[in-house]
Amino acid sequence: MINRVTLVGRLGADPEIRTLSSGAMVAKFSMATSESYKDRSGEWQEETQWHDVVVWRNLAERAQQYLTKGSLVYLDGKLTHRKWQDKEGNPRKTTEVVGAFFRILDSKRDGNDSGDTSSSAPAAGGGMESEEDLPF
Amino acid sequence: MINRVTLVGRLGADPEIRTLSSGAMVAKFSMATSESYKDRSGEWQEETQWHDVVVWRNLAERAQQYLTKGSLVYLDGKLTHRKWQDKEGNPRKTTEVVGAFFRILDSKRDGNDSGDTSSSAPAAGGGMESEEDLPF
Amino acid sequence: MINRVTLVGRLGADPEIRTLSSGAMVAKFSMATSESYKDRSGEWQEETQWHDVVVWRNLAERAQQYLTKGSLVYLDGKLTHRKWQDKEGNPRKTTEVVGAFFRILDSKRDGNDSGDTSSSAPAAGGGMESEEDLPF
Amino acid sequence: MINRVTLVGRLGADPEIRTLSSGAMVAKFSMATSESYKDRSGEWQEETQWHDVVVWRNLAERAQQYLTKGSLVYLDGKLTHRKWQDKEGNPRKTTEVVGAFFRILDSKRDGNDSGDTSSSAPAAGGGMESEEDLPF
DNA sequence: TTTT
DNA sequence: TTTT
Repeated sequence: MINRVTLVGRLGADPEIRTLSSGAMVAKFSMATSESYKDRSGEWQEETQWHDVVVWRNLAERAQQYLTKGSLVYLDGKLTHRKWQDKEGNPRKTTEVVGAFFRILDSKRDGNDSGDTSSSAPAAGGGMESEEDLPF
Repeated sequence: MINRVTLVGRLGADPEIRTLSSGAMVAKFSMATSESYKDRSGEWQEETQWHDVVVWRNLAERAQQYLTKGSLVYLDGKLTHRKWQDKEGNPRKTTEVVGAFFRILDSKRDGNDSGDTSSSAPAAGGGMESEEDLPF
Repeated sequence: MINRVTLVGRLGADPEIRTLSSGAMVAKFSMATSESYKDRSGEWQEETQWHDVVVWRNLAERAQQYLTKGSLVYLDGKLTHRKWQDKEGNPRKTTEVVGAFFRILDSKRDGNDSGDTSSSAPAAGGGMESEEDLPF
Repeated sequence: MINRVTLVGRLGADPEIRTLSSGAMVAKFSMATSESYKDRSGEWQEETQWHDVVVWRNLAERAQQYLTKGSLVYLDGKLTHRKWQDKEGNPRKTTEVVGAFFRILDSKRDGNDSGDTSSSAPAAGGGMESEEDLPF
């Protein structure tokens, strides 16, 4: 069976990092993918989907180091669904993309950095491309 | 931005078909993807994810014709999220894979058909492969 | 940078296996992907592409064990190009898909086996799904 | 059968454009994908693959308008192989990725444009995202 | 060279 | 809720 999600989009906020009692690091963030299309009346519409993403261990460390609000990221992983109960005992369902690989395509330019930081992204993102991390 | 989901899995039930007042046909079904792995104690575990899938128009017609409970299907599409309210007014979120393409890899063998029905699947699935339907 | 190839197709022949002096095992095989389309005159045409595939180490072992001529396989990997010289010293170029993951979708039914052998494929292919082999 | 290639990489040169006698436009360009890995001695190595890409019709027009040497592009398509004969009558084989969709991730910054042009890329690339062009 |  |  195959379960693969590929996203290219931007982070809506900095990743939230947690370290579990086991020592494993987790990073969560949400990524927007936008799509433009012409509606029936010929107007351009934009539709944005926000995806919840989770990454573990060394990917989490790299998310912490390199990803910030606005980063443009290529990510692939798998689509997972979890059921849980809220405080009122209502059943809830959460869908997350569990990332297996990501790569920064540009980093968000902040106010202090007027230049094009995308040139530094490959170096940063390059840190991801050790043999262990790559699916191939 | 890129938003692509690729699944190979089995249908949990026959597709549910609806025709909207606009005449557009919709088919919904859920697909299971299973993954096996060894847990810490060395035992094999299987983890199944159930994905809600929606397909429109000619894909819906083909889903109606060719897909049944148990069909093994290759599907790709995009990941979408919708918010809505239940009867109590509680906010709910639904995640669906909107299919852009699918192909039957084998059809479920039913009781009357002791033989290998996968031979008929390519012919059936073959109906999908006109130039219009294929992304390429 | 991303370089990913996804194929679902059939093997044209049994894999060829080699063990290098280093002890690393390599398997090579070619996979056909066929596409049907209507040409301008409305006739159905079929176009087949033959892809050279190479897999290494445990994937090669599994290719040897489970893949045979006619097997229907899901495979993903990366697209690679090599230059070399033939005996006459002419420059040659070879393109291969280096597989990172594969999964048998059905095995070829041979003459002795009139039944549906696809039922055995998942068990066989299931051997692939240890945590180490899966990209996720 | 599935035959899909996904690349994120940079153009090695401006696209070459041709218009066939039929009026159909074709654009050809080559895209580099690089991968870094540590070799046995612990040194970082970089390996670059150059892929020949062909796009047709409106994709070719957009390639002409928006792609230049150095552009970072997401592209997907299918892997094709053609046989032909060179002038000496020797058999030759050419492998090309026939693009079905592409999207500019940043455009090459030229000398006159000291700023970050990636901000304009979405607008440019946005032209691609009409419903007709997108596989979904 | 596969398969339907 | 599938399948092996």
